[in-house]
Amino acid sequence: MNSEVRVRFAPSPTGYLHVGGARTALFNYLFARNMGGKFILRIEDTDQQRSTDESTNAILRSMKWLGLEWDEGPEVGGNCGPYYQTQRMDIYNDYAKKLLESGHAYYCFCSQEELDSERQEMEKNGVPPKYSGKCRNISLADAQKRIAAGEKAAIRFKMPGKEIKFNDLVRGELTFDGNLLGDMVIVRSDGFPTYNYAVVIDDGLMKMTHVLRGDDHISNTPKQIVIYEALGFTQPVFGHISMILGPDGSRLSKRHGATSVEEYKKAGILPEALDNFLALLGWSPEGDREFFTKEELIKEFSMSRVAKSPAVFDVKKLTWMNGNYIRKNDDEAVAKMTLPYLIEAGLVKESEVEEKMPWLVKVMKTAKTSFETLADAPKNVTLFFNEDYEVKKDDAEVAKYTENKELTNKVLDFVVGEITALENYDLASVKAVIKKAQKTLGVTGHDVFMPLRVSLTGLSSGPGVYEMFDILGRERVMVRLKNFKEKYLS
RNA sequence: GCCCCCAUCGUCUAGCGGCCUAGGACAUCGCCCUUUCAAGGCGGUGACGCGGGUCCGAAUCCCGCUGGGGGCGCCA
Repeated sequence: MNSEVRVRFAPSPTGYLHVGGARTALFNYLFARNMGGKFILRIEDTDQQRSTDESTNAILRSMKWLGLEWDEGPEVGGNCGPYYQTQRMDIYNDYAKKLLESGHAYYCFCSQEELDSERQEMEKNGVPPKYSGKCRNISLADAQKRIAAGEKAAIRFKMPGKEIKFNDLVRGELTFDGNLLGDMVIVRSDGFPTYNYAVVIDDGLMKMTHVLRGDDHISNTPKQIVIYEALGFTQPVFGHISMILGPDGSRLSKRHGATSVEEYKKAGILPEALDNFLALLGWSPEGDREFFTKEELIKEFSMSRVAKSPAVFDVKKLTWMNGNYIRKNDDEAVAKMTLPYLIEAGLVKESEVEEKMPWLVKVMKTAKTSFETLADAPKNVTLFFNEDYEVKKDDAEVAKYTENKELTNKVLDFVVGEITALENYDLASVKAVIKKAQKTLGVTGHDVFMPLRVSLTGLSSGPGVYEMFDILGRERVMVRLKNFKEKYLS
C-alpha cells in the first residue's frame, strides 16, 4: 500500500524534549493514527558537538510518558532504518556523489574565515548574505585531485535561481524566490551531512507522505524542495504548525520557566493532561468540548482545524486542566499517584506504604479537591501527618480563638469530655457531640466549629472539621486538643 | 538589511460574507452551596490592531500600514 500515510517526528538529541517539540510530535502522532498511517521516530544526531545519548534517552522517555508510541524508529526498528542519522552516513555520501556527478552539487574549498569575512562584507553593504558561488566552476576532476592531495572540501548544492512554490497544509500556497538563496552546504568538510540535506534523503527514503513540523522550518522548505527535485524523490505534503510562545510573546524558552516535558512531569502534571492541553494549542475540535482522551483526540484530529497563528503557553490553564484530570481519578488512584511526592517530602516511609494505604485513600478523598498538580499534594496534606503543626496566630481568624480563651476553653473542654466518654468513636457520634455542644453551651455552630478547627489544624481554613475527626481518629484528636489547650489557653 | 509567516477578550480559541448586539474555556470579579477553605453551580467585566477598498451587506475577501514571530550557518 503506497497510499498509507507516513509521518515522522525527528528531534535532534541536544537536550530534553521541549513542549513545543512534544506538540509537534503529538500532532504527527494524532494525524498518523487518525489516518490509519504510521508514525516514525528518527533521531537527527548529525551535530557531533551537541548530540548526546543522554538526550536521546530523555527524549524517548518523554515520548513514552506522553503515550506517543512510534511504529518505526529507535528500539522498535522498521523497514526504512536505520533511524539514527549517524548510522546513515553511507547513504548520505552515496547520494552526495550522485548529486556531484549529475552536476547538481560541487566541492567548495572556501575556508571558514573567507566565508565569514565575505558575509560581513555583504552585511555591511546591506546585501542579503548569500554564498558567492566562488567554487561553483571548479571542475569535479580538479576538485577530486585537490582532495586527493589532502585538501578539505565541503559539498555545496547549486541553487536553481527560480521561483519555488509549495502548497502548505495549514497555510496554503507559499512562494519563494530561489535567487535569494545561496548555494547551501549539503556535506560539511568533516563529511557530515547538514540538516537540510539529510532531512530530504531521510524523508524521501523513509517514504514520508507528510511532513508536519514547526513554523520555523518554513524557510527551509524551498531549499529542501530543490533537493527533492534534483534527486527525483516524491515530495511529501508539507504542513507548518505555528510555534509556541512564552507569556511575553517571544518564542518559548528557558527564561519563561519550565519548557521540557520532563519538568512538567516532575511538577506533577499528568501525561493525559499535558497531551490534552498541547492538542488544544493550535488545534481546536468541532464544538465546545475541551476534555479528550487520547482515543478521542485521535478520532477528532484534523489538520484542517489547525490554526495558523502562534499560541502562548498558558501554564495556568494547563494546571487547571491537570487538577480536573487528578480529580477524575478515584481516591485510591490519587493516593497512588501522589505517593512518590509524599515519600519525597518525607511524609511517608517506603516501608509503611502498604499499611498506610487505606488511610491515605481517606486523606486523598478530602484533600484531592485542593491540589492542581501532584507536587501540590504534600503541602496540602501535611497537617494530617503529624501533631507538630504550626498555629498561625498572625491570622486574624485564628487569633480570635486564641484570644477568646473563654469560648475556646469552654468548647474544647466539653468536646474532650464527651469524646472521651464515647463508647464508639465514629462519625455519627462525633456529629452528635458537636450538636450537643451547641445546645448545652448555647453557642452557634460556627463558634463550636472554629475553635475545633483552629486547635486541630492551627489554621482558620482547610479540610472539614468532621473530616479531621474521621481521618485523625480519637487518640490523635485528643492529643491535638490537649496540646492546644496547654499551649494557648492557659 | 533582505525574505517569509501571523494578527478575534489578558491567555487558548470558535467564526470560513448575512445565523455576530462575536460563542466557549482559563484567568479575574460577584453570587449560591457551606462550620472554614477548596471543589462545584450560576452570573458579570472583557476582543474583531489601524486605514483604505470590494459588496446591498465584512471579524470573515483584496491592498496598504502597524505590531509580533521566524529565517537568512560547514546548527537542527
